[in-house]
Amino acid sequence: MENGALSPDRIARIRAGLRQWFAENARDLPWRRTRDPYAILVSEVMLQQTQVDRVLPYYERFLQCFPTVAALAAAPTAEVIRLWSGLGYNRRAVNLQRAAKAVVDEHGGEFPADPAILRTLPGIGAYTAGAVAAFAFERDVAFLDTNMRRVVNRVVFGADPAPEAKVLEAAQALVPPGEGWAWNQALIEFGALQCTARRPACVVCPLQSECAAFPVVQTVLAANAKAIRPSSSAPFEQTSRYFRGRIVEALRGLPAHDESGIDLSQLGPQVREGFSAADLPWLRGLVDGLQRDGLAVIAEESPPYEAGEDATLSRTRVRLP
DNA sequence: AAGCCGGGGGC
DNA sequence: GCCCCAGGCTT
Repeated sequence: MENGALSPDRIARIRAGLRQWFAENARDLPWRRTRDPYAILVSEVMLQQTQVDRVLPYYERFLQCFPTVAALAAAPTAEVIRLWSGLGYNRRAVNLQRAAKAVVDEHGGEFPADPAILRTLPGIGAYTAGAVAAFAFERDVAFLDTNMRRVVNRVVFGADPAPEAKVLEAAQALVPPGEGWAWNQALIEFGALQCTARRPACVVCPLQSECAAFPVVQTVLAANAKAIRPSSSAPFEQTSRYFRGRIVEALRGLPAHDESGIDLSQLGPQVREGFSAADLPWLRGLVDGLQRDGLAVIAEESPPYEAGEDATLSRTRVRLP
């Protein structure tokens, strides 16, 4: 079974098993009640590396504030970033608005249905392009997120990772013509609820007799759990990734509609315990990175007088875009 | 191919 | 404490 021989009969059995399972186990999620490509895109971007339960309140709030792609495109970027507070991966907020602007400016305000064109929008990769095509336009496309990749890999190829291209090829062969929406939803749901990474529920699995991984998956998972990991680097609380989040959160706290920003010397203590003037170059470096990502703006570069480097840095002002 | 990018929840 | 999670982008 290592090459995942997908005979027509086997495809039919896998389809039937998963269809039935989805009919009985599908959650009622808000983005499954719409075909609005804008709403679908919002949900998919929020769901990147983020669990369903945490996305739910953000999704509702975001669509309430920005109900249409035109509304999002026209909004102040600072407001978009503020609404994202707590979701993480803040660049997603910036890219989501950039994508909205591209739809308005380059596609006449209408979302393209072709995954290849969707793929050109900022923040939309292979997965999200396929997801919008399938979930908004009901196209029979195949695409892989971590859930779908795991499910197809296990069922068709077994417990060990197969090449991405092979898994995608198998996923494509499995999509039932005319059922692109339901099939892909089912694959994701199955991976999230049944065929999970740590504890797949093989004992009660409807695909047990079809699954290439079933005979060995428990053994492989146990071996992986014991495997020694590289581990132990700097504590997360002193990584730049952590401080970037702190900086953006501090900028969110500045009064809206005030573009004067905040001094680096005032920002520093809000971000790092024991912050001193010696840390100004370090802080400036992080802010530069955030500006490159569209998450911050340096509002005032040069002071009105000649001064030392520290004075220049301390008078540099920062705000949300 | 590898590193970077936030944050919360499960175990 | 460690791992996982509806990924995408840069180098």
